[in-house]
Amino acid sequence: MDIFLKTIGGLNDETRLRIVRFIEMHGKVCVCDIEASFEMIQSRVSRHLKILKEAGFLKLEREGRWAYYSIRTPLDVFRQSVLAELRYVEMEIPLLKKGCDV
Amino acid sequence: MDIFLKTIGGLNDETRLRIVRFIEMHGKVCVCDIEASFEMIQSRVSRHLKILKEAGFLKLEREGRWAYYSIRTPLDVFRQSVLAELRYVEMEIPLLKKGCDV
DNA sequence: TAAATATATCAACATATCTTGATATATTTA
DNA sequence: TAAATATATCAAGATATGTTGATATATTTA
Repeated sequence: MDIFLKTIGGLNDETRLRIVRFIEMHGKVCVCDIEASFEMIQSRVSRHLKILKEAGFLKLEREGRWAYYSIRTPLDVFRQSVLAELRYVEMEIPLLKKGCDV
Repeated sequence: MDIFLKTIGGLNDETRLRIVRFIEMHGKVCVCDIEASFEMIQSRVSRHLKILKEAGFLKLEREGRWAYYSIRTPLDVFRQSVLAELRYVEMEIPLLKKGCDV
């Protein structure tokens, strides 16, 4: 029950749905690129990424000073069906904008 | 986006998940039976049923002074996959207890 | 038609979640 | 090693959601 509710809770926010779609479209992105692309402050982005990760949708890979998030693989059937449904949902996805210095 | 979020929001509550499963198991049930089975006050049950209905999971049929709720049919593929997933979620479902006088 | 029953809705309070700015931690570069 | 960069976390305030008791509405029964 708790895991299911955490999965659902992770989806229960417009910002997070847009971030998931953005990551699905662009593959592996670092926090500062999401920050720049969405024009959101860093703590807000970081928080949403954490929630999506704990909801089982994202995986995190650290490389140097960067943290890269991508869609978790393999993904179970249910979360896959959520992502599939999400592709039909109209939402505004920003263009990828590099936000890191180097 | 709004419809998807309403669907997800409808699922984002333990009580509602239990009610959905209860209705799925028992077919067509009236509000007072849910009230009695879950031992919850009437306004609470009524509110959750309304949310589940607006989230697209339940349909309502009025008969006399009773309001019967059941799983909406036909149900789209996504909501079906939610219900399918929900069947694997561990949760306590009460026995059906008649709560209406007649 | 009055009383009883079933359900819906409202207002107030409690609880949870989101946003923000500040601060902490870790890595890289000078 | 100090400064800069990238990210995470915390605390406080704002907003949303859940629970409850009271009230409203509709149907049935006496």
